[in-house]
Amino acid sequence: MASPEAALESIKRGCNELLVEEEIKQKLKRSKPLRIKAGFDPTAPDLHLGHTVLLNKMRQFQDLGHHVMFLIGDFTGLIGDPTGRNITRPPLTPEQIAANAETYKAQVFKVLDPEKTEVMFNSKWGNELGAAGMIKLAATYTVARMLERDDFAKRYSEQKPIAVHELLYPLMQGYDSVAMRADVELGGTDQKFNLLVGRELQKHFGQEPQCILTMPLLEGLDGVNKMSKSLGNYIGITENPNDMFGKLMSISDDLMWRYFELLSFRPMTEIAGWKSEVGTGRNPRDVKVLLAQEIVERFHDRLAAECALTDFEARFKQGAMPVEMPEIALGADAGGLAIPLALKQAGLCASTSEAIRAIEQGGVRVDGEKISDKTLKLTIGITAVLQIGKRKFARVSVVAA
RNA sequence: GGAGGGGUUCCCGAGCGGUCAAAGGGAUCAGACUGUAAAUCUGACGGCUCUGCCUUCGAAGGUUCGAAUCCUUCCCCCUCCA
Repeated sequence: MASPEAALESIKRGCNELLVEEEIKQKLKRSKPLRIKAGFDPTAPDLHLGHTVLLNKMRQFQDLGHHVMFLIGDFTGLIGDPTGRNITRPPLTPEQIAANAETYKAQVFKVLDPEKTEVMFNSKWGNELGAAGMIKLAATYTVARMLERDDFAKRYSEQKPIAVHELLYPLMQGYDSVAMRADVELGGTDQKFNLLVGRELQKHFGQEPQCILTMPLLEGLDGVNKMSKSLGNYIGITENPNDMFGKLMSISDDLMWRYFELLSFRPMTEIAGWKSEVGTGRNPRDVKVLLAQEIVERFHDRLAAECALTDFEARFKQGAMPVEMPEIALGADAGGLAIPLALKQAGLCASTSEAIRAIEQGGVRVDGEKISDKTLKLTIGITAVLQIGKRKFARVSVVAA
């Protein structure tokens, strides 16, 4: 096990806040594995790199020899985290929760070590608690303290409704920490209040309070907004190697350092070294390649990472066509199929107007040959590779309608 | 209950009777260049059977040769006072 000082240093990497630092030092000094808690919603997981920031931190604890508990909040899921202001969430069936848990495992163990991860469900102790237990639990906290929470305070002052059960959410999450005897709880910055409630409850139940560690939200590909599926600026961890690689290469040189800090497992000293090299003239592209390869390798494998690089260089340095592309058959009548329509039907653009514009701007190629005639037609029986720009390809064959 | 302000194309936001498919910015796409799908620059940016036609400016009606712009009703947001 690493020295407490070294461990603390690596734990703090990328983190937003670590409370209370003095306490975690004490915990680390005992050289006994700490119980690390992180909770997740039981909603259908489709994880992207933003989610992995927290997973990476959990992995780091595992590598330091600590005990990581992956908590699936199937009980708290009944309440619905009020952090998102959707008050009513559709309750999930036990089957759905079980299915989601499996999906979670499949994705999460690309980062976490399955051997060192304990998967838990908070319905276990949640159901045992019962109404009487819940009342006792509720008695440990006051309304005033609950209303300290930012979004509760806001909603209260704005006269927006807060259902009573929502006040129970932080309590239940805190009670999880008690049931799990957590030493440290990890969460996003938006979880801070809930994490702190865990401390209070543990004290109340005579336990040593957990330390809390919050991780920032990862910026998406645009470098401004947080990575999220709805904003479309994300990299899903199940994406194919080429897309993943390409998307990582598309981030700005500035953003790259942020990604290194939060997503890479390489030591910060090494990354700092590269940063200074880039400052004195090293091509940032080459460093970005290292990042992209590391990530692709993590979610696929070494070979995929190599292929992605080769493919990327072939396409963007030499303008070659990708090896794989969608194959589509399109119907046409005797007169053939007009190119703009073919581009649209092949899914390369949203409308024929868009296709015509692309042709006028010299962005369309057929079998690698740039075309400028928008009235060109593909005759029946032909098979050709259509291309818009450098990134959108399709192999289409034209058949009689 | 009272007094105001506003809803414009993916987003923000100008327009306030014709020259408006609607300024500007963002996002996006294409081109050039390059170190990559970075950065920068240029162009495009409602749809279509594309030198023309069709549909958009909260909704529905109306005035007018002509409306995003004027009128009526309705829906929805926001601010201030009580």
